[in-house]
Amino acid sequence: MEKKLPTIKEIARRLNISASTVSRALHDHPSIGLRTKMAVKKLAAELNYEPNQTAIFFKQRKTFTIGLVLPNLREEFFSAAINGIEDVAIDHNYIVLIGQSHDDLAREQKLVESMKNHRVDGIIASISSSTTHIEHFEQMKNYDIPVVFFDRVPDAKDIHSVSCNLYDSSVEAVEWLIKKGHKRIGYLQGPPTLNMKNERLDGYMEAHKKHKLPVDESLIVSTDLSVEGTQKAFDALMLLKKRPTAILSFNDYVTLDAIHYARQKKLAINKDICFVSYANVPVTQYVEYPPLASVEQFPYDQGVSATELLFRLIDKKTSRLEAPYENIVLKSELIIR
Amino acid sequence: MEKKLPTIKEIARRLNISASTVSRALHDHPSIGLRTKMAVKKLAAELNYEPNQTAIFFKQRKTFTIGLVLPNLREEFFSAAINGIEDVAIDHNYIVLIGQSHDDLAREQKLVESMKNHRVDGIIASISSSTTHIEHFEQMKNYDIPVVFFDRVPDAKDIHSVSCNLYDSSVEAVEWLIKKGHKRIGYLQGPPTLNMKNERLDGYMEAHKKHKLPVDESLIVSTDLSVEGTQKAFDALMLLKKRPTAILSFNDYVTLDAIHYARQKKLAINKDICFVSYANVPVTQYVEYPPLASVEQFPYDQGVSATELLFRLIDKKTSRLEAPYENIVLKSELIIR
DNA sequence: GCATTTTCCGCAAACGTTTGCCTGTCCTAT
DNA sequence: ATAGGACAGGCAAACGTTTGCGGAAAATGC
Repeated sequence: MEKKLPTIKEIARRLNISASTVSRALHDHPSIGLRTKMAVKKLAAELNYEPNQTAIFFKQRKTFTIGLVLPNLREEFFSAAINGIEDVAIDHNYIVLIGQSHDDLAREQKLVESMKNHRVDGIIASISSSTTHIEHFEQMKNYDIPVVFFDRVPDAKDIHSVSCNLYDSSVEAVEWLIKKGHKRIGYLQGPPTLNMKNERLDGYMEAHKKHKLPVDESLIVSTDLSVEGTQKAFDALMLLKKRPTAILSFNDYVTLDAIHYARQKKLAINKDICFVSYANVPVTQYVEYPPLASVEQFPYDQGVSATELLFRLIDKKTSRLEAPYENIVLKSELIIR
Repeated sequence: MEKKLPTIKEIARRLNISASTVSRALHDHPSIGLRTKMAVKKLAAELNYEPNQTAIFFKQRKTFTIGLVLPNLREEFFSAAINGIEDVAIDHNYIVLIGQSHDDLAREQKLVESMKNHRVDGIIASISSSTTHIEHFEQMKNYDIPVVFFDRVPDAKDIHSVSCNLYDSSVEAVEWLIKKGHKRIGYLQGPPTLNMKNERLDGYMEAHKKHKLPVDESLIVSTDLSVEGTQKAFDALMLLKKRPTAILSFNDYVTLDAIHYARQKKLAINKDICFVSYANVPVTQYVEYPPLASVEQFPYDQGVSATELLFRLIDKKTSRLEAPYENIVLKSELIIR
């Protein structure tokens, strides 16, 4: 052990040339003669030379690292998104620093801080459900670190984002239920912080309006995404004098919890109560009673798109260009089982 | 934008003192007077000074980053392990670089290479199912980068590892099936590369031996973990003249695929055929027919343990001590539903 | 009041690489 | 013959921080 790794200086010393020549030779700089270029490369190969990236990072003020902040990795939605992000990152010779906020604002802040200290070249984030402000992200502007939000996008201007158009598919989902004869459709929504830009609810409303169905406010309940929160919200719906016959629910995980609970309560799924949901995660294939339909949000594509946007911003940054704020909206798609 | 971030030099210039004094003042070095120390800190706070980590990384030859290489993030087993790893890392002010091999050796190699270039201080890895050799990990010794394997541990000496004792729980699992009256128990194992140290099979054998049950080799089949692979393996079992009445299966994901397939084949789960499995992932709670029992492998604890071991190795490294190879084995536990 | 210790701080090198600028040599065209 | 250009490569600074060493001033001991 304790091997001194070979450096450019070492190569220069052995060849009796200067370090700058070695550096240029290794980079195929035109002003280095073929003879020396060959000699340098040969020796470099023999010594197993590899550039010290930390020195380069330091010198170039770049780390070839992007930070990814998201609520958790448990949900297949996010792990699918990571696949997209990672694939694009690898293409650009970047590597991904991942941090989970576990839906905790303080932890999210700490992660962003830590990533800033590590001088990531850019950040991709999906905010936590307890994120009430995004100062910690806005701070990054002072460090020239671009931030791209995806999926869970804060309701703010002057940000870059990639998200799905959930409005259209929400209209479609609710219309689909209405056409199947449902007249009372509950909406089990997420926590308020994630509803700032509430496309799901807007779509829900719109579908009702289109079909001249009155909207009963008591049919709209919230969960904090925890199992208990979902159960409480579900109870609230079931205690209504006029129960809903179908429920539009925040995402598949919430739906699975709700269905699980409903079955404990001896409700007949798809008879007493139907579910339509968001995310269309693969795990629903294994369950006995999956939601009847789910809105596919193409997490992989969102990840790819967000990362490509981020790289555009990073490039703009290095070329000192002002980048306009981009808010990319991808299509979503109602998948009927 | 385009703000020049404040540096130590800048502070020194403004205060008409030397950079070294500023550096020491910020680190509460004893040989700096209280007066100047205060002045430095005050100005540093005003300027919002933050040390340039890349410079420090470079100088200290440390990056406060650990690399994590694993097959995928989709399986909850791994995302749970990450939670443990991340928690310990954060405590040590470290951050985690994640890469998925997607069970592809070439990609795994590329990831390790990339992490080496990023000069991670250590690597935690769970090998891909196509990893037939571990040269790329052994290379890391040349760079003084310690490697800790967890869960999917290669069968090699001179490595550090954290894993679960699956032998005892495998014996227990099969005995449990035997006691329930099963006489023909299939074993649906993983791909050969993951079976090098085959505790599951050894336990399976031992239980048969203990109960004087003959082992029928045709009851032992393999899947490459893909859905199709699992179906083929399952078919092989079902085409036997004397079918098994129970199956011990590589992990819960394989089991879910198998059960799904068995139901398509109109088999009555828990009547025609029972399943016992490994991992005990939470998602099995949502399915109609989960495995009857599953071996909990405590991924979070494995993650914590692996990371703690890694930090011990990193510390040893900085203090130039030889570290003996540690192979930590945690308990597993058969969970009966 | 002199010698000695303590207190406080600066100098400069170092980490490995990149890059603007300069110098020298040789070739070629006038 | 000389100017001009092309080619090859060296010098030195720079990135921001840390740290061993040394030294001046102040405090202490007698």
